[in-house]
Amino acid sequence: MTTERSRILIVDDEPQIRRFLRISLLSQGFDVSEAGSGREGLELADTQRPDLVLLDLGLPDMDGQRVLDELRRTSQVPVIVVSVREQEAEKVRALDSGANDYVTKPFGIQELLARIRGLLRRQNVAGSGFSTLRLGRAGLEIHLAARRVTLEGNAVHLTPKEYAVLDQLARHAGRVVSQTQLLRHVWGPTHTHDTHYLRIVISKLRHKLGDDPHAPRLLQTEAGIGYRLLVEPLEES
Amino acid sequence: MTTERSRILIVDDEPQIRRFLRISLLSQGFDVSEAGSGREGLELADTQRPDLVLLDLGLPDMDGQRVLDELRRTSQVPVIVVSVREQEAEKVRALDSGANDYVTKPFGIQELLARIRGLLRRQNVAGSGFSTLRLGRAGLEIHLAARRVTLEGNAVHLTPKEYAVLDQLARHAGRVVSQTQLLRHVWGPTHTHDTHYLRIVISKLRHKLGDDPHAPRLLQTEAGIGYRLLVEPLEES
DNA sequence: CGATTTTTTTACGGTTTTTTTAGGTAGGGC
DNA sequence: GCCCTACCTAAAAAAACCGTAAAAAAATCG
Repeated sequence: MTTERSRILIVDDEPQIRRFLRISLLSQGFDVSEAGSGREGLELADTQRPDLVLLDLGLPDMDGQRVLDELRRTSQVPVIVVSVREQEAEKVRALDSGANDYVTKPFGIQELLARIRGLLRRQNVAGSGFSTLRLGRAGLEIHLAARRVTLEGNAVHLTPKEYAVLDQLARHAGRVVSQTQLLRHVWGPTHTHDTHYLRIVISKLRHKLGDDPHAPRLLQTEAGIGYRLLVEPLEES
Repeated sequence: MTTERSRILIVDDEPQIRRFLRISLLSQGFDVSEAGSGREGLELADTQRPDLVLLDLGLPDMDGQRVLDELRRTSQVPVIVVSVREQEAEKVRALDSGANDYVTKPFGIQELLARIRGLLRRQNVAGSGFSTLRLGRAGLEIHLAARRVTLEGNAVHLTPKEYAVLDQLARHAGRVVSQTQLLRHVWGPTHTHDTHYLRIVISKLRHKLGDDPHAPRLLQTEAGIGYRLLVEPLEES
């Protein structure tokens, strides 16, 4: 899986805002380009092909709306309009002109970052799917939406029962999930006492995921209680 | 492609809000479904397959966030969260859980409608409009809009059922599509248990697309679950 | 209507998954 | 140590599931 950094183009005439955005974006691991005018913005959008554009509407040389229109003539790059103008008509106009989102200043940077992540994620939906749980150690990835598990990049084939157990553990990553809960969720309410089913599936999972019950990196037994999916740096993407 | 009306599912427990949204949406030519609880919302999302969901976070039976999580397990329908909660953390959480947008009440209806239009527009563009899905290996191309499939440049003739199955798989490329989902989408809700229909169509598809069930490059079986259209080379360890 | 295509039914061999069966380890309490 | 409980895993047996062919029925089309 290529881990290229996404490039984000900021088009805004106020240096302070650009600086604030630049610092925030860089700290999140994005590459950043900046333009202080509409013309420059269009130029950079064309030459650099950024993965996303943050566009201010109040530009010195040309109206931001026109920049958006020009941009959309040739590009489908996701655009978030960032503007002080909060009249509804402005928003509707921008959104109908192809802006993917419209955020009014002042805005919460966390929210803006989340919106950026969302757009980029959906942009790459080319198969990997989202809602991926990465367990830093042992290169395990659980792609919940795709129902896919990879270990060091290689697909791991799991049977329905195996996946269902892992899925349930993953959705409570880091916490103990009781045997009863797992059994009820996977085998149904009539089998909440058939703990040996669970043992066998856990054993198979460990084998397929390269885990060892005596030195668990992934699946930890809590004797008499249940199991826990170990997670050190928990990450959602 | 039939220019069907888009169906929008409203999940909100307040009848007045539902009424307001319903009237606004109907006046714009959308079809509308309504659910007053999370459970009902998930049910309708599953059976009706709406084109977009408006989801309130404050539901009586289950947290809206959980509804979103559940929904995203099986569907990538666009979701706009509509909530009174305006804390940034709430927004970030919902957006990172796969919500496409987050609008706080009270909202301008024109803005909401513009955001809906935008999402639906991009959905059509991303999914079918500019249309062509290329499966690198094996020179398969699926022109969704044109309802055409080519293999190594040569047109492949598919029957309506065959195409409908492939189309559904292509729209979820890389993800497992459950047998139930395929059957409901292609044969209708009364045949969700006739899995042998599916097996036969899959078999024919494989034959026409030159795929081998024992070493799949395109159509992968997930026994007991469904099928997946592979988008990247398959490696199993 | 008659020819052709498509869908559904029927049948069966082969594979995968789940369950059963069984043998073994580890640790606490006495 | 011995008994007990809880856990791990291998392997056989049983059940569920899958792929394909071919024939019958239904739908489509000129």
